[in-house]
Amino acid sequence: MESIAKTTLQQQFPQLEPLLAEEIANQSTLRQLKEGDEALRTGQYIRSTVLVLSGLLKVYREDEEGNEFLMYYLEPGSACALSIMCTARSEKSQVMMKAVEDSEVILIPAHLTEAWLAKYKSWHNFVIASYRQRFEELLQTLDSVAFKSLDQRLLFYLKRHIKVSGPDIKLSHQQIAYELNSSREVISRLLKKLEQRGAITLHRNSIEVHNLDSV
Amino acid sequence: MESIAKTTLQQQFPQLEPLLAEEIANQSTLRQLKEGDEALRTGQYIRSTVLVLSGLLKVYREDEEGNEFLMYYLEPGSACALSIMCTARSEKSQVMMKAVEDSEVILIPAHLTEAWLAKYKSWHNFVIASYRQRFEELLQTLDSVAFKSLDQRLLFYLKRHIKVSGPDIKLSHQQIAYELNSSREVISRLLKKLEQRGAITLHRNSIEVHNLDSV
DNA sequence: CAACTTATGTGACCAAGGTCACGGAACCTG
DNA sequence: CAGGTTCCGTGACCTTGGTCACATAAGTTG
Repeated sequence: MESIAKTTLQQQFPQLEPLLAEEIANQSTLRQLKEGDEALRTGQYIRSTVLVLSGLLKVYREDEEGNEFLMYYLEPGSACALSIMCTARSEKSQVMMKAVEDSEVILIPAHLTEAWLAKYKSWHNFVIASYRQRFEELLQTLDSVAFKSLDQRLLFYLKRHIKVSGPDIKLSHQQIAYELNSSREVISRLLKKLEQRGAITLHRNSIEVHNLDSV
Repeated sequence: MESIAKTTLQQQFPQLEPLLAEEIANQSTLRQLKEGDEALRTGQYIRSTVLVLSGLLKVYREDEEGNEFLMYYLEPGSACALSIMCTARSEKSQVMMKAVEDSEVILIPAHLTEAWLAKYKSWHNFVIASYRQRFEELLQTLDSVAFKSLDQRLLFYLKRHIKVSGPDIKLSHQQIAYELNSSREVISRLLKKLEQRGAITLHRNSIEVHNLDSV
């Protein structure tokens, strides 16, 4: 791995001890993903743990008919908890993972992550922390699907989105509809309502968010 | 802990190495739960990891208005993954846990579970396996809420229920409605349809399941 | 700028499921 | 076994959100 990546690694994952960072830099591979590239498909075997260096990935669920919904985003400095869990037993993936922006990820071979759990305290803590965080996000997603109406879920979605990529949301209504497992027309209607209340401004292929807390 | 529990422990958790079983037997406390007892409340601090020796517990999510829905069941031989995750950082619980039947659980103090991860390979594997299993079950629950109509969710629910407690389901329609976050009337209607198709027979406070795969 | 392509707006309509109101069945208890 | 309590069945009605059919707007490209 080039030294540039190693620097980024230390910036993005400061909680990992230096010796470990060294090992990661030496023994992992770097992968560049273009926007829209799939990092992981449902049913695919997982052979490596994924750490995100830059860009933005989304992790989502897909059913037999191709319906999907967003589980959570992976930002730089985070790891795919599922990939860690699954590498431990080289299981198949239960989810899809796709680059939302051009991204750089580190792929760590399965056998290393396993050994590191015992060897590096900081790795162990990192893994536990990742699990916890993903579990919590998944619970939140579950809450919103189970308890909330679509307009509230849309708000939740927009808020989550601006947290990872700012108040200028570059998405079509159709894309949002997919991620919420809804339909384009309904999302359009709800967004229109939000615009009328002054919370957002709609443009073609983008949404300018002003204030979502007022609604 | 009495020797009877230790025997049960070894029966229910054969994958744990003998030395570990010994430690658990010596350093944990046994707790008896009556049907309906809460083992864990949302917002409560988690100080111990929960292992189930006998009986049946349910883990569910509850929102501000008291709506709830079932996440999964914990059977003998399983552990509450959340309690493990959370003890690691003495965090608050995100979920509710309640005894469905009279149950016996082992409470392991937080500091021990942490230390054991490094000390006992079998404990570490057990914890990882628990995470994985719960994550998968949570994903299934999420799938059913996000993609399925209520009649399919009801089928999913009934199947899951008979898997843990047999084909004689001792629940009122109201209780089922709560766990699916629906309403009593709707559940009644759907159950009636299932009865008309011969899949089940309805009684007061119980449902006799014949065959759910034919529908 | 004309012809396309893609994104958005909107009304009409429909189905699932939640709510209300009430009646009746099953069980319990004095 | 009379009266209460809990549970279940059912019709009427309403809301949410999905679907269909088009209209329009905003970019894009020759």
